[in-house]
Amino acid sequence: MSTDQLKQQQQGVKTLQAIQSEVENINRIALSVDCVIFGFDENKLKVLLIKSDLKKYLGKWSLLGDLVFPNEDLDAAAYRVLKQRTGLSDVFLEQVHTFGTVSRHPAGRVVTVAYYSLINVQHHKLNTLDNELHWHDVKSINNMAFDHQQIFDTCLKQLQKRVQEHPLGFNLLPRKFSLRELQNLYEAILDFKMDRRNFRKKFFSMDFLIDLKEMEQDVPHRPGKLYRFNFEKYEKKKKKFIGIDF
Amino acid sequence: MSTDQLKQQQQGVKTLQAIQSEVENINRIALSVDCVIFGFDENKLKVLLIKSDLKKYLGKWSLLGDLVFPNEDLDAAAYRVLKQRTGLSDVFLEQVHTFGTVSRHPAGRVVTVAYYSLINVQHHKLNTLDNELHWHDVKSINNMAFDHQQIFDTCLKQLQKRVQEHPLGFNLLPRKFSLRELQNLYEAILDFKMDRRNFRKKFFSMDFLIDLKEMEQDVPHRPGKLYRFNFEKYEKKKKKFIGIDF
DNA sequence: AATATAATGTGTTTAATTTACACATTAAAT
DNA sequence: ATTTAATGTGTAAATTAAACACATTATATT
Repeated sequence: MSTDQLKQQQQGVKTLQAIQSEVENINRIALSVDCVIFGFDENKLKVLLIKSDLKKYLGKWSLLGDLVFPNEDLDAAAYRVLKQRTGLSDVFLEQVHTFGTVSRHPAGRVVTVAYYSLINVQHHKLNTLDNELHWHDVKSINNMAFDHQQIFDTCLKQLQKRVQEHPLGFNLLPRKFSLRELQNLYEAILDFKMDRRNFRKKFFSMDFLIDLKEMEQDVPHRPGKLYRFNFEKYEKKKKKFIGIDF
Repeated sequence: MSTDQLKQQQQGVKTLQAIQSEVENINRIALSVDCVIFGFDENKLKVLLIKSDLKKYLGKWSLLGDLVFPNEDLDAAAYRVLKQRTGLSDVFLEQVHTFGTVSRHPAGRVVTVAYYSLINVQHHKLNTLDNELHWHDVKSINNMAFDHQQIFDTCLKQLQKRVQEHPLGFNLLPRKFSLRELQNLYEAILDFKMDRRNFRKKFFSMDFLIDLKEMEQDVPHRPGKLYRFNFEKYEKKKKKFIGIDF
């Protein structure tokens, strides 16, 4: 062993060969993704959960996830889970946090990367055969399987924070929506009531709403105007801010 | 195969046995942590890097990281790297993002979880034998090994964002500091100049500074007052906000 | 057909926060 | 004794956020 190698070993520096050996044989760990899939329906924020089929967690609900394949990009695994469970592509998906305590999973050491996703519930139909999948009010869920309650709480907080920084909420709405629906959405996500006039002022001043010159149909009161979100304009604006974590 | 099992297979639902098998034998992946270790010295924000010893990246700098052991909590692995490289315990450490493209590492498939850490450079002495370790000005680094430039950029942005939400900067300063040093720190992190009077006003109004009734020594101008950060008060305040992502 | 109902649509005033800005003071260096 | 280079301090202006009320419209009711 050369002086250099000795020094490297003392310092914990590793050669490529040593690393390859460790990567291939020694230190591999099962890695999964878990998706907190949010939807908005009946003026409530919902999350898509599946009934756990593990004895230990019988009857409890868990997030939708799966192991990451050895040849699959991490984000791709999350999109795969989403696609498999909702049939949807091109949805909003953001990584939140990686949970990696040794004891978090009953089937052995599994590190999981948590994502949250925002989908338009109108665009998707749950497989009606798949009665293990259910939309839950976020306000009523507790006591989930594994450490999924913690993961869910973390993702909900992330959503609440992000939605106050960027107009993500539109991903949860149908293409056409009224300002009341938009406000209901924000109140459901953030769990507090807002001033109607200030809310409208704020969104109009952001200038991302396109007036569709249409009115709501079949509402039991004076119908409101319908708008759509100007995704194109928002994407342009985002590009200008690249580098400032926009 | 029962109807139930058939249905589960169709739906991608797995039994505990199937999961255990996958966890143990099939889908394991090498997992590493990488630490962006920030320091503050000579009024500049610094990052601790090591010279890459891989041929492919010869002469390039890389972050400090290591593979996660199969029996080691994820956060523990990051603390281990920190301790090994700086000798420090009880330092600020936050997980930022997990990088998981298949091709990111030359030694095979390695998913890495990125952390950033804030340390007081006065509290640590680099092993002088370890001439592969160096503090770099964050402004001058580019072209790092692997995808470490991207990881670094992501962590720096996270720091810049966090430091505007919470008083993390104190972790980078000596126990006693002047307001000018504090402002220099924030200007170094955020990379813009601030108004001196407004800066002082802001920090005094946060009420986390303890006046030590001492003055700077050995400065070539009128010495400023010395303060220390009231970590205890901050921790108390944080507790009140648990649940609001404080 | 007239009336009641329940929501939409719209501006202004006040309060709070952020920004801009100048001069006397102090200790060290000359 | 003078110069220098920083510290320490307050107020006014501008911007942003919060509070708040009434006329209008379509539906539902009588």
